[in-house]
Amino acid sequence: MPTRSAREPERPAKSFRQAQFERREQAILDATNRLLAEKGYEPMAMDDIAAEVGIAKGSLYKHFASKEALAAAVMIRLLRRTREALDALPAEAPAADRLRAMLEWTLRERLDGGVPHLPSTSATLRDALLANREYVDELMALSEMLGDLVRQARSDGALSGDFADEFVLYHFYARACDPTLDFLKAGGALTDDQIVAQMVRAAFDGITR
Amino acid sequence: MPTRSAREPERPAKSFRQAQFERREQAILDATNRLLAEKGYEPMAMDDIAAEVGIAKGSLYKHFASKEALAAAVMIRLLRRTREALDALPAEAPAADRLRAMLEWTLRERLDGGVPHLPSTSATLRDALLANREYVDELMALSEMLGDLVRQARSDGALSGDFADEFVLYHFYARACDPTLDFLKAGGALTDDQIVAQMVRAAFDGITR
DNA sequence: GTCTATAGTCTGATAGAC
DNA sequence: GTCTATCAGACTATAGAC
Repeated sequence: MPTRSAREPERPAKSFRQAQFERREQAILDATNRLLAEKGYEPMAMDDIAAEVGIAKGSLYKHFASKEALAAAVMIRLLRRTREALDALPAEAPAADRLRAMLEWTLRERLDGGVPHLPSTSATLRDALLANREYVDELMALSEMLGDLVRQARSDGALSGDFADEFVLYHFYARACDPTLDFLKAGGALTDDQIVAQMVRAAFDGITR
Repeated sequence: MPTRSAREPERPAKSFRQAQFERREQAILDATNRLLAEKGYEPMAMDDIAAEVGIAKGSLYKHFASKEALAAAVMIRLLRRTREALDALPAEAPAADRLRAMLEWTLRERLDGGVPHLPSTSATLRDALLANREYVDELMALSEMLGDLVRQARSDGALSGDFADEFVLYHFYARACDPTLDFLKAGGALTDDQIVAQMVRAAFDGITR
């Protein structure tokens, strides 16, 4: 019997079945993410997901208890990635610049096709998400971080005085999900870089001279 | 036989039945408008509308061939009212001011609860609307008028130079439907006037100092 | 395969316009 | 009094979660 290499853990290796199971779960999440971005929540049928992954519909329910739970898992993964992107920004940069950078990051993610049409597409999904502890925790953590940036930007004197902090935060979220991006992309008259630049500028500096 | 007064038309007066029919049609449109604004397209069942109006479901189909046709009629009425509001603005005002005024008008309409969650809520509805000649004509007429205002604002030198006209128009539509309004309204921290003022200002002048 | 939801249809009964 | 529009609601068909 050959000795295990140092790379292999002492505890019994995950069984092949187990590894397959986890790979399939990632594949399901990826497919769902793609379909959510493409069609939105309600139009996306569980059959679509099964077909995309290439597994039986019933198998989906071995991984996720319901369509809502599956969508929630996708959204939680997205919030985590967003939070990581925010953490990766240089801490010494002015708060306003970091907010700009986050908006730009999000818009580029969307242009690359990776971001599901926001919960706003479906009241059912929104309610399910707000009932999901893990999702709400992630969302609150992200909102805390963004809220800190807003307050910091204000004390830096970077914001116009009469906007409520609450307003600035909602404004940021709404610009991150702005449908203008999809229309411009579909219109095809502007490059991705132009779309991102104009949207970021409009969000922070307005469109008037 | 008494002579008809001058106020009465020669042709036979509309029968009572006919008048009832038309009143009911308005009631159906009003109820649908309200329900669309409250729940969105798919969650709104025809039974809901019938119940809201207080008529039998079958009677709905005496007025509108389908759920899609009914929703389209509501949206067309909304576009007409919007165009009338635009026509009512003083023609001598600068184009940029008229755009601001239109955005303010729309946001106030939404705060008053009268505007259906945009077509974006449902791909089905969006497709049905785009296949509806009357709707598309109204939408194009409105877009023409707004596009004219944008071009005029640009030649007035009111817009920042590097925004595409196309971008400015989409930006305007997106701000008119901005979910920020609903969040702020639900939050309750700001008055309606504050919400409108901050949103209009953010849309045109940005949030940075 | 089962079950639920809902668009859309149909029918017999009935109120009320004519 | 006659007749027609409307009513209540059963029913069909379909889609989609599970």
